[in-house]
Amino acid sequence: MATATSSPYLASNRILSTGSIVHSDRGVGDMQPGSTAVTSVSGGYRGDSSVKMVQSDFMQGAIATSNGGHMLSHAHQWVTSLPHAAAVAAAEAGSPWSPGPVGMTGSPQLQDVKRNSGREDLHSGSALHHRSSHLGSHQAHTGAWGGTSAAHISSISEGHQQQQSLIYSQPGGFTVNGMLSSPGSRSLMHPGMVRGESPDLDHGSHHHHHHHQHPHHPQHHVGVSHDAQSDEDTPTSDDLEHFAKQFKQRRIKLGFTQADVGLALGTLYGNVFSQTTICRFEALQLSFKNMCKLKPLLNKWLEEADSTTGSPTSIDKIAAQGRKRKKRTSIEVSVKGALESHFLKSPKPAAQEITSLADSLQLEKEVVRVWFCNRRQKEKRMTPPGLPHSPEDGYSQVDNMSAGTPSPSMDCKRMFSDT
DNA sequence: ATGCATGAGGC
DNA sequence: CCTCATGCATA
Repeated sequence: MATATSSPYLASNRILSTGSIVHSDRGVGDMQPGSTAVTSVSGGYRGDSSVKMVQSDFMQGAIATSNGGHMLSHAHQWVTSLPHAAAVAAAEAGSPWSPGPVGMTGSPQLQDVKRNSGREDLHSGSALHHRSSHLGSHQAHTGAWGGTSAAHISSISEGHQQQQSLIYSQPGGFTVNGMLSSPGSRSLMHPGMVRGESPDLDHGSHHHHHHHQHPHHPQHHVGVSHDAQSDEDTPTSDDLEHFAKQFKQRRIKLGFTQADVGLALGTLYGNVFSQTTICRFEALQLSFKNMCKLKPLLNKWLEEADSTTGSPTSIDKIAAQGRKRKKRTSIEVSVKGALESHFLKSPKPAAQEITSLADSLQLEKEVVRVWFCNRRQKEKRMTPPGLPHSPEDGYSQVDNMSAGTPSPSMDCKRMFSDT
């Protein structure tokens, strides 16, 4: 009732795409003033078959194939996530980033991946999965950071995308900047303010050579001298971390926003990405596999970007097609706390458990279910929350494992230059 | 930068 | 129903 429990999400066309919509419909049901969650409806909700949204699925299929269903046991690969949660659930230590293989035979180097040009089929997309399936009784987690499993993810080729990208792909030479934002305003910021590195606080047992970019100023025009492995090998966690950092620096210096990059990627390779994804990449908040997949793309963009000494190209802002999405449900903090508690007890509650919980919290069951899904996903990200990415060079590593450290270390400066 | 959401693909 | 990749809408 309150949270539009059965609200049909009245459909209202959202012709104007980005943000311009002043949602008028929300009188669907009726929400209680003091409800636990407010879910306002802006657009309509899905309910008709008009929109199909075929996104970049060519890689999705491929990857999804290799990691089908997991079990609950493997859930946490990196204990660093939550102080409390780690204690409960995560037992198999394995730091996300430091290739300090405690229990895993760390040699995630090259395998046989490469690009198998001969894709068997287009629909199955199981071209790249032939991992030696170590199907132990349990705990054969597919993609652990720095593990051997996440070895092959490179065969994603570009240029093959379905209909959705038609609007983006423009024949002819597209340069990196498919945007109008003339990067003439570079170096507006301090070059040295980029966050340094010091991710090895995972366990402190041992960390090998961590590249320190301290002795000299890291960012003179490095050109394209990012990291060594072009895009064929499976990068290590360190590689990815380094690359992400490099990428962000360069991107900023070139005067591009995350959204710009996302669009440019679409123009370049047919894979459009949102600001969110770029952001998460830079922040290392994606799964290992996902990071590996995106790296080559971003790498290419980077190369293009800094080689292009300013070539304004026409931008084609295409209006995103209508997409009736349920409006974000805002969950109260207190309720979130309750959810958190339950999550610690049981990360994967049963259907009925969800139901009762939803009932007691006065939330839609679906909302609760999704919350748990997202919660689990977050637990699996690379960057453990609270990881003090010290803005410095990497000497002061505060201990984050101390009961819910807020970790305010995120330095989110001004990234939205144009939006 | 992130919280909630959608959907494809798998069990 | 889950996981996983991704993104709209938001704080």
